[in-house]
Amino acid sequence: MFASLTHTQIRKPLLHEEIVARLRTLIFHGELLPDVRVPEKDLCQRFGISRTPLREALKVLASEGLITLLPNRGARVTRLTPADAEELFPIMGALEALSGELACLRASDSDIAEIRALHYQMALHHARVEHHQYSQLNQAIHRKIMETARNPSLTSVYDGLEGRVRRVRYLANSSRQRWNEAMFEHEAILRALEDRDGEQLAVLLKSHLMSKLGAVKRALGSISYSSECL
Amino acid sequence: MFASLTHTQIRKPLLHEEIVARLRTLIFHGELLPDVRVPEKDLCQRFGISRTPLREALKVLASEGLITLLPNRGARVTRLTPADAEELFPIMGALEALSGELACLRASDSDIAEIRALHYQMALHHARVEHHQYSQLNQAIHRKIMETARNPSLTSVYDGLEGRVRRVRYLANSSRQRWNEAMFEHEAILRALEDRDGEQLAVLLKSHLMSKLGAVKRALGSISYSSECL
DNA sequence: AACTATCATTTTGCATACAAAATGCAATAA
DNA sequence: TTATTGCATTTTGTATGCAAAATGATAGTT
Repeated sequence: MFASLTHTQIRKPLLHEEIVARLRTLIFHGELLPDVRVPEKDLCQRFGISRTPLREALKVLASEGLITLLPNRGARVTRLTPADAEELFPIMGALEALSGELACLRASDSDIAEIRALHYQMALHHARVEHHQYSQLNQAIHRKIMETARNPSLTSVYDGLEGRVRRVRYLANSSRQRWNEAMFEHEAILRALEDRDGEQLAVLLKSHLMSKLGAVKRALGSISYSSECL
Repeated sequence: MFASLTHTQIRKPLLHEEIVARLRTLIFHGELLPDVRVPEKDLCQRFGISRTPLREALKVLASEGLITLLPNRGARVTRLTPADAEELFPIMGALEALSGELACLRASDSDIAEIRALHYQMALHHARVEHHQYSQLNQAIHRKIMETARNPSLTSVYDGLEGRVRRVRYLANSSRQRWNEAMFEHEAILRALEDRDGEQLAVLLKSHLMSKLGAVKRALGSISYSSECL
């Protein structure tokens, strides 16, 4: 009895899990900046907890690469160097390519219809030069393809990497020309998916990521390094 | 001064890092079996430490997927289900494919010579039906290709996944026929590398991994599940 | 002035202590 | 017998305390 009702059990959220989540959002929102030392005591006071669960949370984030732990010298948000970006984007490209292949194998007609809808909504925001909404839909499309691949391990590996480059994503479409290119690439991506041409979709997604890497690198070059990003 | 000498600093090894490493080897050596509960106190006594660093180590291993942490119910080694294998092998295939592409771009002649040497040594052990030595060299080849790709992030993501499937690897070449096939595939892999044909090498490495998945699945099917593996 | 040396302070790493939750078992009821 | 309840024990989650290492400021030396 209670078969279907109570199987989704209610769990009191564990403190260190809470802390992992809250630290992640702090990092993503730029409230914790790269390379600045954050004493454990400060974070403890901020969250109103003791050091034990905080330290457990830091270990988890460190093993994700989001923060760096220097022995006896505290934790700091990992600074993403151009070299890191150059390593990470090809990996993400390979994983997105795989997601595309699997998605072509497994997508239902309604999956594709959903992605098509997202695509045309995105195209609209592109035409209206609405960066933020465009960006949201762009991410939604890639997430939906990833989800359609129905490989949770793939998703979680990808998300781990995505978190590390999150703060430079917005640099990708900073030039108008690159933005137009990206939109063009997305047209081809949609077509490959509609044709369920997995091989083609894989190639497109991979090169899409590599173009993005190029754009990010150019943008990084022009902000001359010292400033607050990365 | 001391520019080059002391930059590789001598660090007193931190306890929780030690513990992460030791737990990993315990798991790989099969001394900690999947799904059996291991109370923290037992592990503490085994290592002669307190619970704090142990718990920090467990958090790290959990975020790698090697162990599973159930809230208030302890830690246990993650059991690799056939479904997990089916998710993980394609990911590893995509990553190995990328390693092959990059290796072709970056390999020096001596890198290739080294891999060739490993290959022919492996062929010798194959001919002599020496499973263990064959297996060692097989791994060495794949590691060397990965290393030649010169992408440390790629290596570390790959290693993380590799750790999770480690205990089923040895099932891959359990049938003689599969073993011959694998050797045949390796001939083609070596040739593509010698030709520095990155695209071809990527395809070969990927399908090599997928064949391995097939072999592992068949082997898993025939051992009827209950026994100690996975 | 620049470079060391010294020492108080801060911060980290680990051990211990205590509270809440889960587990196991015996006693009871159906 | 089979379930179920209640309680003692074990185990986990978090807080605190203590020792070692790092940091920072001051004083002394060249």
